[in-house]
Amino acid sequence: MRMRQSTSPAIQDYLKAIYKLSLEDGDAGESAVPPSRPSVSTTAVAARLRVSGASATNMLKRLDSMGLVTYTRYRGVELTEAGSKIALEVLRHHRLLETYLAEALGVPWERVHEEAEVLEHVLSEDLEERIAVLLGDPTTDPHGHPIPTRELEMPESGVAPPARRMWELAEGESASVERVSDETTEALRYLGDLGIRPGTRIEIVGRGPVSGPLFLKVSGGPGDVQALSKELAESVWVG
Amino acid sequence: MRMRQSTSPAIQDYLKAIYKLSLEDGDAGESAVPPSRPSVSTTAVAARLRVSGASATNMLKRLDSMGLVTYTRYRGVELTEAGSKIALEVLRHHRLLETYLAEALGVPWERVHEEAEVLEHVLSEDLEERIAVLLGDPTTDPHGHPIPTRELEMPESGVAPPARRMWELAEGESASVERVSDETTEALRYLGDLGIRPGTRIEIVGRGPVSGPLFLKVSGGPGDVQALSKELAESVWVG
DNA sequence: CTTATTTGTTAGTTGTGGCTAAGTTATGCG
DNA sequence: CGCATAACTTAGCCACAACTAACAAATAAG
Repeated sequence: MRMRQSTSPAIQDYLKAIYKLSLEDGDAGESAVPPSRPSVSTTAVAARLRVSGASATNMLKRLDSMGLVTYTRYRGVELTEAGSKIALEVLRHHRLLETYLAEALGVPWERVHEEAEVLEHVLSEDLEERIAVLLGDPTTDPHGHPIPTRELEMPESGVAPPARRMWELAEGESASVERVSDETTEALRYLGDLGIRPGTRIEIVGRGPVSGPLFLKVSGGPGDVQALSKELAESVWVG
Repeated sequence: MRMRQSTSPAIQDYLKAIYKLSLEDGDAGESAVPPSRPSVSTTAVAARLRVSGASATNMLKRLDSMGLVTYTRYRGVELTEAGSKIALEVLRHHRLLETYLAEALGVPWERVHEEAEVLEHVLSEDLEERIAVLLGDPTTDPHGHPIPTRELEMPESGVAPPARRMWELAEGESASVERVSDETTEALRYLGDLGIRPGTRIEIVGRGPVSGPLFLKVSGGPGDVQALSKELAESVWVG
C-alpha cells in the first residue's frame, strides 16, 4: 500500500473535483434514483478541470495506484477514505481562505474563489489553524458553503445540499438564500450588487414565460423588483 | 525577443537567488575589490537553491533565452532589467508576506520565512496591494530586510548592506541591530529568545579566543550577559 | 439485434525541472 | 610552464502532467 506521495496541486484538484461531483449525483433534475454509489465519470472530471479526457484517464489511474481512489475502466472513480480526507482538507483550506480573504482583507466576494483556488494548495497546517481561530471557527464560507471541521468531517448540511434552487420557487413564495454557486465571478458580482447573499430574504413576485426571467423582491437590496435569468436563479439555493 | 513566458515558481526562485547573490559580491571577507560587475557563478546559484550544478546550468541557459539574464558559458550570469524586475517583485511579495504573517497572524518570526517562501509565488497583485496598505507600506520585514517599493525599486539600504557584522565589533563597543539573516530557523528562534531583533541595542562585553563566543549585553533581553557563537554573531548586522 | 454515437482508453509527444555520469574549461600551485 | 583540481557543461535519463490522434467499449436508436 504505497502511500503519501506528497500530493501535488494537480492531485489535490482532482480529488476535490471528484469529491464535489460525487455530491452532485442526480445531475440537477430531480430524478428519483436513490443516491446509490456516488461514482464519478472520467468525462465529468475532465470537464470540471478543463483538461482532456485522456489526461483525466491518466491521472485517475495514477490516483488509483496511490490508493486515493478506486478506478474501474469505463466505470468511473470513487474516493477512498484516504482520498476523501485529502479532498476535505483542501476544501477546508479553500473555504477558510475565502472567508479570511473576505473578512480580513476585504477582497470582494466574487473574487475570493479564484484567489483561494491557488492559495489552498500552499496553506500550511499552522496557518490554517491560525486563520480558523482568528475567524472564530466559521462553519460556512462567504457563499454559504459549509466548511469541513478540523477533524475533516463535512457537516451534514454539506452532504445533502439545501432544499431547492431559487428557480424552483413558485410565484408568491418567499424564502431565504442559503448558498450561492461560487464558480462564476460575473454572476457573483451581479448577485452581490443585488444584495443576494446567504441570509438574504427574497420573495418571488412573478416569472416570465418558460425560461424567462424570475422577478423578485430582495430585502435590503437596492429596492424595487429585480429580474434574474434562469441560469442565475438556478445557481442560488434557498431554504 | 521572446518574452513573458509566465515565470514559474522555479524561475522566480532562480532570479531571486541570483539577485541576492549579486549583492553579496565580496563573499563575506573584506577583500578590497571594488564592487565591479555583480556576476554570479553557476555553482553559487546551485548551492543556494540546493540543486545540482547541471540543473543550474540548464536553467541559466533557459533564463538567458528568455531574456531574463545574460549568461556566458563558464562565466556566470547577470540579471537583465527584466529579470531584475521579476526578482524584486518576488522579493517584495516575500517580505510583505513575512511582515503580514508576523503582524496579522502572529506567526513567530523564525517561521515567517519558510511560509513566505511558498506563498510569494502565488500572491496576486491585488492581495499584495491590500496587504501593503493594511500594514501601512512597511519598509522593512521582521528581520530588518528592506522591502522593494511598489515601483519595484530597492531602497539604497538594500543595495549596500549595513556597515558591519556583530562579530566584527570590538570589546566595549555598542551598536544597534539592523538586520538578521533569515534563512536558518534555529538561529532565528535563539536570537529571538535573546531579544536580538532589528532595533535592539547591544553592547559587547568580551570575546572568547579566536573563534570563541562573543559576550554581550542585550537591552531589554532576558538580562545578564549572553554568549553568541561566531556563526550567529556573523549573521547579525549592526549599524 | 445491429449500428451509430457517445464515452473512455491507449499510444505517443511535449515542456518543466530535476538527476547522474562523463567530458571540458579555468584556475591555482609547484 | 605544466598539471592537478575545482568549476562548469554536455549528454542522456526520469517523473509529472498536460496534449492529439487513433482505437475500443458502452449505450442509445432504429
